Amino acid sequence: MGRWEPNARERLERAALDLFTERGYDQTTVAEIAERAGLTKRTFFRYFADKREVLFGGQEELTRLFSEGIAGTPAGATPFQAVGGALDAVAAVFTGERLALARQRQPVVAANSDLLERELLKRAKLVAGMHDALAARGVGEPTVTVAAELGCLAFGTAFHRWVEADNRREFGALAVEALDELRAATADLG
Amino acid sequence: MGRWEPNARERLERAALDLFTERGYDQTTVAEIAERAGLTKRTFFRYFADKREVLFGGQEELTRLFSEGIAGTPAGATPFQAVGGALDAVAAVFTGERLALARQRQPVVAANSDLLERELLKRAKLVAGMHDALAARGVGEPTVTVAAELGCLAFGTAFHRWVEADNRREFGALAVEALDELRAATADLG
DNA sequence: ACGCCTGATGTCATTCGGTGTCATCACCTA
DNA sequence: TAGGTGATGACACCGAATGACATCAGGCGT
Repeated sequence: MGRWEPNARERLERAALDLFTERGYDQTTVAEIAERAGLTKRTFFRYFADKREVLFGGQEELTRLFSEGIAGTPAGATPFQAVGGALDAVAAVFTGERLALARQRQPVVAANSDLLERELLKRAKLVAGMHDALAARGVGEPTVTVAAELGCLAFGTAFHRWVEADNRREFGALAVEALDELRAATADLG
Repeated sequence: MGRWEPNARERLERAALDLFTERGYDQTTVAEIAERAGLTKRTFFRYFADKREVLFGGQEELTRLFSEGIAGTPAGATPFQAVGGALDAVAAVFTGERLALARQRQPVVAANSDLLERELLKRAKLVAGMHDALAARGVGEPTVTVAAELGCLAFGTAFHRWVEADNRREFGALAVEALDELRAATADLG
């Protein structure tokens, strides 16, 4: 029996992502995910607060990396430089092996409105984390808010390009580039 | 019997908002909302796609106002000026009578994660609408994205201040002020 | 006045997400 | 070898959401 086989959480995540890819999110029940992982529905909900959450593991780590990345920047750095440093720190996580996972996950999330909502919530928490980390450096309103928002935007742009099918560039370079583009764009707003 | 009494939609919205205020969102069932409105659960779901949506009426109109507001700005206007014009157009909707509703609604949404998610989704659609309207004016990437995002941020800030308990200033003035603050902040990013 | 059509509503049954409760099992330790 | 502990299963239950079908009010033409 599946009982006591290790890595229940990862097995559930794997089963969920595969089933979502095969049949779609709505056409997959939690019971089916649990069954493929050799577990039961009840156990699924012991690991994940709800059905969507199974696709959002590691978000807390990402938020932490951003906050710590900002906090770890030299004291004299500008808000943009602090955000750039954070993007550098974050880039260490986006390795080649995560790329395959991200590429499988992205169309699933994009295809479902509920999952998009959850993604937006995670993104909002990320922005809040960056906001607080920047505020702790002494950056005042409303500059903190704009910096955090643009940092998140740069991250999103970089991630999108990183996941694109034929791209082979590293996440870090893409992130720096995206942030530079945004900085330049702020001059064109009038 | 409630059958054929008019304004079923508004009755449902009223009943829902009141019940959410009294007992909280989670502690209120759709059946209870429908009952207070003199209808049934099934009818509720004919008017609203899901339980959350009952709190988000008029969002399409808001998106439309933003898009048309941007499109209606003089051809030579900068992105910021176009967004400012849209905020002016939108301000016409935020009258005194809507203020009471907004003040009742805000704590309900803020108290529930599911409702926050939905709000973020609506906000994202708003940003997408502004993005497209700005792009139609010939504003290129990534400037459109930044302008739309900051426009939404200004709107959110203005709305927040407008709803604050002791505030008596008009929405339009608050919006212009918020947008100006954001423009100034872009100079401090480094 | 009568009957018909149409759209809005009610009724019923069902699926599935999510949760509380308790039993059960594997492993560890004394 | 007997508990003790933590993870899992089994079961019941609630509520959101949806499909299928019945029913009712009002408008319209005759």
